[in-house]
Amino acid sequence: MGKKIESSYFTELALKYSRYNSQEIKISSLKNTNLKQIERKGKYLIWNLIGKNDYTILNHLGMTGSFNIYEKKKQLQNHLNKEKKNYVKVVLEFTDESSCVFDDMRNFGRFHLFSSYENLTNRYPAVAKIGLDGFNFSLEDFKSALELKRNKNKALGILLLDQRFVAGIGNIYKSESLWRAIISPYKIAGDLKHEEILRLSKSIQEVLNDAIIDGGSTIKNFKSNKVEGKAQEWHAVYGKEDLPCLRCNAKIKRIIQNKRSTFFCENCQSGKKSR
DNA sequence: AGGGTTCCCTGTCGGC
DNA sequence: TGCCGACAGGGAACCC
Repeated sequence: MGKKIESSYFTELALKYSRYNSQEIKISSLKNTNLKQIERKGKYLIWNLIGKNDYTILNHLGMTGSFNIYEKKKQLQNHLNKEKKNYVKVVLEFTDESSCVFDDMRNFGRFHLFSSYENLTNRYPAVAKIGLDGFNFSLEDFKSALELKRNKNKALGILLLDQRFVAGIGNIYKSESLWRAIISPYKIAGDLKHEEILRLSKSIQEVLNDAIIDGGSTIKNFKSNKVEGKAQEWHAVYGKEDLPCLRCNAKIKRIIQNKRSTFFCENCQSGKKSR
């Protein structure tokens, strides 16, 4: 933080994609601005740059995005020259010789420049509508969110992926949270009993925080389907179709909700199958 | 307005 | 063995 940008560019690879080559602000305009802060909103990162003109960047890692930070120019060169196929999209070099590289294999990530936060949210309204922060939220706020008109009639397996409800949950932790809370993914949000709301609220925050502690390496070492690292060691249901439930030994089931896989134990995660 | 569907993108894997 | 289609994921664009 506080570093001054000496040069900034999208790579040739990045410029092949419209999400990078059609931006209204040139990335080279970041030169001589200072990186003031990076703020997280759900799964988005909002960069604030201050200079002659100020800029706001909307950044999302998508599935496979990652950042590498280097202290020396040489390390940056090594990264860019890697013989192994790389997927560098953005390079930022700072005046103190350090640098930062945004890699994104599957190109689901974002790095979009704006001249103000207002312009950013005009272009991406979803950013302004982000819900509770899944890492830390109060029971009251969770309860109110469950009671919202647009939420109360939805099945939890669907609702948990809605970033306007609780932000930060992805498809893996959706299933894991429900398993820990012992609640069916079919269960309708508005039908939750007080005890269930307590358990779900707790399990969401636990799962996400556990994932950060243990899962950092999983993401970093992400290699297609072969997840390496610690987070996967405690997955109870995700990707475990037909394996025994750790709680009751029944077979884990896989269903599709909104075109997404949901894994759960039909035996112990009881609930109305109304949808 | 709000819900549902399609598309973006690439590596892996199952099936023929 | 080799090719091909299906699949996975988060979220925006698009449709009705």
